[in-house]
Amino acid sequence: MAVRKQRKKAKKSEKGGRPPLRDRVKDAYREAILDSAEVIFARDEYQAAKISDIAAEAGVSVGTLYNYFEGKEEIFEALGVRGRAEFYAALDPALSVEAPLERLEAILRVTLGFLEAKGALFAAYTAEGGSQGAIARGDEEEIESRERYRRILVGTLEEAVELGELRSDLPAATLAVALSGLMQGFVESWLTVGRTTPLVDSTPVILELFQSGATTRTSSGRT
Amino acid sequence: MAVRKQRKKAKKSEKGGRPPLRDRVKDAYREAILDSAEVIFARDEYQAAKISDIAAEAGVSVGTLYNYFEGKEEIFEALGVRGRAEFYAALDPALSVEAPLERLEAILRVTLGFLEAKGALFAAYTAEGGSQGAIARGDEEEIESRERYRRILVGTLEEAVELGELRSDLPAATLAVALSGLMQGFVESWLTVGRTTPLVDSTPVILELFQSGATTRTSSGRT
Amino acid sequence: MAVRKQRKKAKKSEKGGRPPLRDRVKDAYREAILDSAEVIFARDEYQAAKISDIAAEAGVSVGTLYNYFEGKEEIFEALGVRGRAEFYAALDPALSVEAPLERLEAILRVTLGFLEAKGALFAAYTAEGGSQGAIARGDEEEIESRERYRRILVGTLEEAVELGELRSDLPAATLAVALSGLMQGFVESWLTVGRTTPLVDSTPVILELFQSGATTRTSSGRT
Amino acid sequence: MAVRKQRKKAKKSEKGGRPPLRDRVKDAYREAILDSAEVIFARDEYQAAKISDIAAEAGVSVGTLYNYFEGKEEIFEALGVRGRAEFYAALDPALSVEAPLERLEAILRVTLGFLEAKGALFAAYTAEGGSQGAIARGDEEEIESRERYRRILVGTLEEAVELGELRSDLPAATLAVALSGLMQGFVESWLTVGRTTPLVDSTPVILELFQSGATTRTSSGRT
DNA sequence: CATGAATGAGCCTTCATTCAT
DNA sequence: TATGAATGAAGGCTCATTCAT
Repeated sequence: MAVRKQRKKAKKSEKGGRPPLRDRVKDAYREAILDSAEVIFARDEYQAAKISDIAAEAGVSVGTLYNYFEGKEEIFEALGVRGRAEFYAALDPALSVEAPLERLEAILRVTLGFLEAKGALFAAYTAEGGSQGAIARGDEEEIESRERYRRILVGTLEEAVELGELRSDLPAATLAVALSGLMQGFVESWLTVGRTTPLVDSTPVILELFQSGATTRTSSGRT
Repeated sequence: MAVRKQRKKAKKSEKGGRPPLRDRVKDAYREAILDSAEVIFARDEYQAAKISDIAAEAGVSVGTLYNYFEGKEEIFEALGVRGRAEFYAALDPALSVEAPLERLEAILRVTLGFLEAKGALFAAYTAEGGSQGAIARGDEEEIESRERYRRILVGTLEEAVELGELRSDLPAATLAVALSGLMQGFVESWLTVGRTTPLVDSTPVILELFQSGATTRTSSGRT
Repeated sequence: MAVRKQRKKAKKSEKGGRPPLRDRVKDAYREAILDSAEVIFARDEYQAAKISDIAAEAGVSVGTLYNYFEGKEEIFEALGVRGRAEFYAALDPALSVEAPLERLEAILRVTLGFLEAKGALFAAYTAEGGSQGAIARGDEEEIESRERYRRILVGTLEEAVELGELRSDLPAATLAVALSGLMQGFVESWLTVGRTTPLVDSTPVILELFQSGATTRTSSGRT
Repeated sequence: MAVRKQRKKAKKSEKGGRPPLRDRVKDAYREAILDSAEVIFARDEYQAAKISDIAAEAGVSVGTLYNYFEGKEEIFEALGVRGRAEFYAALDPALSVEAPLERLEAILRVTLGFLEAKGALFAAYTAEGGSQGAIARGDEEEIESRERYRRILVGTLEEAVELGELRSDLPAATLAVALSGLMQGFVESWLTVGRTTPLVDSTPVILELFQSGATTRTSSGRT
């Protein structure tokens, strides 16, 4: 987002100001097509998704679509690239939070917020590790991205463990699996019930369950 | 010829006993086809899966396949029906366990064991609530099945809550979401790392994390 | 041809007699499709030729066509393979003729006869060396075939030169170019005038002009 | 602005003199586009040749191309028109040669020289009578042109026959077919071997073979 | 019934042509 | 008038389904 705005500003500040127009139109087309692709791929699996549907959804002809992308595959990949870029851009501020547990919360908020905004497609795409569907055609970058996200979680959890804030009898990697699963559970539930309440609101519950578990506590729950 | 006569005799000799040979042969075909379909659908998405591949995998002709099923859709649905039947049959004993938490453990074991046996396809199919892929074409029954499973979890958790074994400040439904998510997390992790260790072995860790959470305990771990 | 008949006979003479039927049906389809392809490719250039037209001409569906050939390219190649096989089979007897000049005549008759039977397509394909169109996509084999034909001509001419029947002041290869060109000229003329008289009837004139040239002879025309 | 005014002035200043600048600019565009079309059509068959490639080769946009030609077909036709015009312009001096056989030689030289200069495209186009490819889409004018060329040959040969320089036992038309074929043979050979030696150098051999044939001569070869 | 070839609707992709800037 | 992006008709190919043997 920030980057984008900067670019636009930069262009406007230029003298002639001519190139931006065409470029912005081109960008607008690309974005519109990707937006439509997002809708269609969220609705139909890769194979079932029709190029003509994407074009129709974008309000352009198929020919135009092919002026911007090589083909179906490339559209799909571009979708992933854009999504990941957006996600990590959004995630960036959260990673600067000092305290591990607070950082964790920030990460969760961003992740759930992103999924909420992106809806079904990136639910599957970024947070979910679906063994099927979209991820099946996971390009290198997609796999890398998952691994990157996992490492972020693991790293943060390790810090918390070292601070004595999380148990050390289980590997941080295992804790990450658990946290990731909890998120998935709530995302899925949210999708199932029809996306009523904001997904981000699940953050405290997820963290509470992640930290304290489901068992009754005699004395204090947590800080 | 001889074989033929024997077969006929066999049928005649059994009055009301076992199902007629012909039926059993038919069933054998159906099962073989479904087995193959399972392999193929686990490998390719619905649209990408080819009827001819399923037939080839089963060692029958496509014509034969169409003698047993109406079409692709029906095969897919039958696969779901069979899978769910198997799952609930396997789950049945676990449901008889008296103590809620022990029952929960039994349910987890069966669920994870089933997923392990079924591999990728039903990982997606039964445990995962994927908003995408296979489940997207979820027929009524599939949705019902998920709801049924959810209710089993919720019911069991409610019993535990009533017994004071689980916290009562969160709805049992929420706890179910969490538990379900934890399972998903570990299933996914297991798929990602290449199905090395038995998935069922994750049961204790899942339960431990579900019950006690990730926070360090000063005194006793759990009761 | 001979080979083909033998095969059929062989099959019929077998006991069960089953395989031949299906095989012959398959062969019949293949041949029919190739026949149609010949018609279409003779009418339209490679790119302009439509698969659906070939299928329609053959009276089959496009799907069927694809059961017999991988695609357009393969059909085109198969057409060449078949044509060359037929041509060289037909040419074979001519090559056994002892006297070089008589052999030359035999070769011309076969060549022209073949072109006459095959019509336009193989006019372009086998005798003509068109720098364009069909030959442009000349596969290895096609080029080989042309070279083979050229060598046959050159070899025969060399023998005649050695026997003192043809002039030795020009390379046999040059004579072959001339003879080949003469044939082309008459083939083309024949095509232009609408294929009225049998093309084979040009053989004597071609040979006469090839041997004696266009200049008036005072005494005897030729030996 | 300045430029614009100058242009206008220029136009006004020339009354009936040279063609207006605008026209010459237009012509330059047309010629450039045709030059490019020649390159592209020589490389790809009609159907395979892409308008965008022609435009790119010419260094203009497709839109511009369409300002000068109605479409693909028209470009192709214009190419033929221009080629024929050039050819007959080049041929004109040769037709003035008095002695028929010398005129024949001049015609051959011009024809082969033209083909050499034009390369593959007009090899197919003008000299070849290909039943295929380019010529298949032969417009009226193309056919006319071929007929015209044929009549020139026939006429010249008839004169030579009447002078007793060529045999009279064969129709001049037949001799023309032979001569035309000989040329084709050598053109093709030239193309096949990779256009090494100048094609025009074949003129004497062609004529020698045309006139004297391939048979050994006891006494004198020719005058 | 089993077989497997025939069918043809449907989809991705290309490219000649148009048209707004 | 030059530009080049938008358009959409058309064609190669796939594959679920049917059906004659």
